[in-house]
Amino acid sequence: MATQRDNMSYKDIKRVVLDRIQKRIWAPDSLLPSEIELADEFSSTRTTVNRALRELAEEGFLERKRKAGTRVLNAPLRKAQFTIPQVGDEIVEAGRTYRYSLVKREVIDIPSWLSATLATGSAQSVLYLECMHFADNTPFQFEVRWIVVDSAPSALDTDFTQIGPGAWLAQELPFTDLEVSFSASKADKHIAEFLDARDGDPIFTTQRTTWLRAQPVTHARLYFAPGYKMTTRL
Amino acid sequence: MATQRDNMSYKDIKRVVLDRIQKRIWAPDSLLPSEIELADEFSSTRTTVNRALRELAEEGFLERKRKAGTRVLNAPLRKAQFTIPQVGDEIVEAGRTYRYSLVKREVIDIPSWLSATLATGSAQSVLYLECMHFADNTPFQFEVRWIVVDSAPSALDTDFTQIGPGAWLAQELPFTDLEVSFSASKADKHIAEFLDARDGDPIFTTQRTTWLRAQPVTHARLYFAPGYKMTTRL
DNA sequence: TATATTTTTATGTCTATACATAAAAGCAGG
DNA sequence: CCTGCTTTTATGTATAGACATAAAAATATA
Repeated sequence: MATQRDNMSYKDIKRVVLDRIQKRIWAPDSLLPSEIELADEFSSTRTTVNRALRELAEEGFLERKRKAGTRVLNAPLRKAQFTIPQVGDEIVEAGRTYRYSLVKREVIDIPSWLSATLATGSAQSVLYLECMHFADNTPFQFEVRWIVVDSAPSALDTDFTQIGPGAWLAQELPFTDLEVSFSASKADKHIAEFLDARDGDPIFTTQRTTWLRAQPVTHARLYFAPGYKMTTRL
Repeated sequence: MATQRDNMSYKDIKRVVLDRIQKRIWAPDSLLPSEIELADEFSSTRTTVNRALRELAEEGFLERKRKAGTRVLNAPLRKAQFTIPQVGDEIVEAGRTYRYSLVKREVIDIPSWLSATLATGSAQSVLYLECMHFADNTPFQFEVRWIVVDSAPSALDTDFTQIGPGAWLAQELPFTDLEVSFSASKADKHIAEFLDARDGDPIFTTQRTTWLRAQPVTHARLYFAPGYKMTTRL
């Protein structure tokens, strides 16, 4: 039944504890028994109970403090954890056909607003790209991207007609920091045309910036076709 | 220096491993040494190395499979983890003043579209609420909420003039499942008026549905004032 | 040769024990 | 009563060793 002998695994303990929290047997703000007491109750060891409680705390159900003990969080700050997907993967996983197309590619001086966003010191040049991502041959996402040339010189040798900049960067360049933001924007004529939308349509927009140890690498704006919805369940 | 004797802690090991991944000493798709070999290198134990690698896998950097070993993920599917905040908390944490106001409160029969969304069997009545959330006395969010009366009978005894339904529910009712989705919608006249926006403005919108063990509890639509941006860094 | 079976192996987990450490609680001395 | 020191205690982490298990690799069988 259970794993080792016949005792409860840390997963079993997580289940039981979570159940008690959800049934309010252990009410919000109340203190749980100590690990030793719980280990005793479940005829397990402190190590195993520790793992169960530690993970439940990471998941946002409990708060733990040395000496103070383990407390049930009143407002479960449940952490919506969702993976930032690569466009292509997202489309393929939905069982649709992915197609990519490069719209524009040019090397330009870094715009001042971008320089400010990225906190690049001196003036640099960037590779500017516009691309389209299709799902079943209908417009899915319009991507506008800036790649800092100094951080990714090999980008200049890539024409990006076959591979999208997102996928290329993931393969070629490591990054250490990432900032993602989501917002709603209004389709201007340019974007509307690509996304087969009407001028003024509300567009779900993602912005991503990545750095490699304080050195800015790339900034992207992803405009999704009208009707797009980002969903997580937990 | 380190915690116990002078060996590396699991955190130290995580740091070193992550560094090697980011510096591509261990390239994407390559296989890491086994836990035993690493434990040897770091003069630690397999248990400690295991924890380090396990956590890095959870964070999306590694993929682990029994017998097959531990592999560096090519496209770091880095998991954007952000807490689903309570509106009030979000505003207060930004150092602004929070104000709440009830707009409408009525008990109605469950609309058929909602019945479908929630997968409620029989016809039920719901408590329908419209509320406003202000930050520094400027409109921040317009909330439209349906609470399934059978799941939360005590909601009928609450007038929601002092406390917002989100906060009230978090205190009163546990839930087991949550679905959140984000999208861009267009402000209609009603919404635009409350948010001090223009008709047709793009509105960042969140939808939340919660269940308690297959029993639907509530559904909410949160319309944010123009310019709102949801950001995470990782 | 193709397929079933066995072996091997890396990760997954549990146990028992020890030491580390933050912070609450108790206790002193003023 | 307050302030600073000491004790206690619950969690945090490391260790050594064992068994569990999925799946790759090797081997046997049809």
